[in-house]
Amino acid sequence: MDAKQSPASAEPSYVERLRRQRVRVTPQRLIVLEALAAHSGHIAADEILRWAAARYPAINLATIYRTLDLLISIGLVAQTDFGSGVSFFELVGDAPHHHLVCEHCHAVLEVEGNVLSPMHESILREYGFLTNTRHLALFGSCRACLAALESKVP
Amino acid sequence: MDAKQSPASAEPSYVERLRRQRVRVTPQRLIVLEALAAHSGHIAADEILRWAAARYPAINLATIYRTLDLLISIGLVAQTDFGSGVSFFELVGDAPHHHLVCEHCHAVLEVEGNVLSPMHESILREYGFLTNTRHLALFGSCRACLAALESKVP
DNA sequence: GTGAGTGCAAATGCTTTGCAGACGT
DNA sequence: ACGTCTGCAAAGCATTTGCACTCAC
Repeated sequence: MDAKQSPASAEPSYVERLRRQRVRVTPQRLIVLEALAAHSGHIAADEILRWAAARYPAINLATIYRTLDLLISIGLVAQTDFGSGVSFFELVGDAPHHHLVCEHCHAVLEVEGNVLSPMHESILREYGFLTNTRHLALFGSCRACLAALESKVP
Repeated sequence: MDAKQSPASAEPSYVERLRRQRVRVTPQRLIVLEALAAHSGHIAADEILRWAAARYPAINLATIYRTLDLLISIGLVAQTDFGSGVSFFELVGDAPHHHLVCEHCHAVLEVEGNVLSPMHESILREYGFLTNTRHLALFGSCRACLAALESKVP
């Protein structure tokens, strides 16, 4: 739904989208958005802090969290837990994708959204539950670790 | 796979399985296992503490966590994060199932394992990634909240 | 000018750890 | 008896909150 947004421009529309939500446009908020845009895959709060502090040294972690909460509540950002006690954040707006988290080497692969659509459909059909396409991490073993495990237990 | 285990008896095989792993059989460990067996769905560490303290008052949260780590490392227990900063634990041995966590009312539904097998297969085929059947929570909207949302935004 | 937004510091909640004593083998 | 396990208390970590000040509107 709604495919009308400029493909590769990052800066100008954010200001507009914040204004549309009647929230103030502050340098901190724009910088958090830039940090998210720069790491389009996924990024943790303290990584945002490091990134942001490089260009706005006074910025504070509490502000990062408050900003992320705001951006989530207005639908600009999605939050994902990879099971390590740390939350990761990403901009909503790219193609939907999910994360495969390797429990052995902790690598994170990204999966196209449509790989999971048959699952979404059967869960919706059988349980009446609409799975959120943007808040999903699957745990398991990546190809490399799988090979390593098989060579040990043949 | 392997359907050979007594259906409703809980105590004797645990002792054996602990011994087989060369770890000591202590009342604390058995009580944690009993707590897990009693809540076969999923249970958080502090709920285990409450349950265990009722029959072994001296037991300590740190012990619960250490015991859970041990049980996970020997493959008796699985850990799941529902995205709330709290970990949930369950015995490995029941039929595989996953969890549907409603982001609105925080209800947790259980899904049969095979609903997700087409997804497992396509991910294995396309990414060489073997998803862990026992460490999975899907977030989204349950039937009731879905209905409530639709009536607000028709 | 005013209230939303921020920085600072302290608090929170879950989980982990160091150490001395206890208990399973 | 030995070495593992436990209880206790304190630390650790990501995240949240209270409060006074600041800045976007």
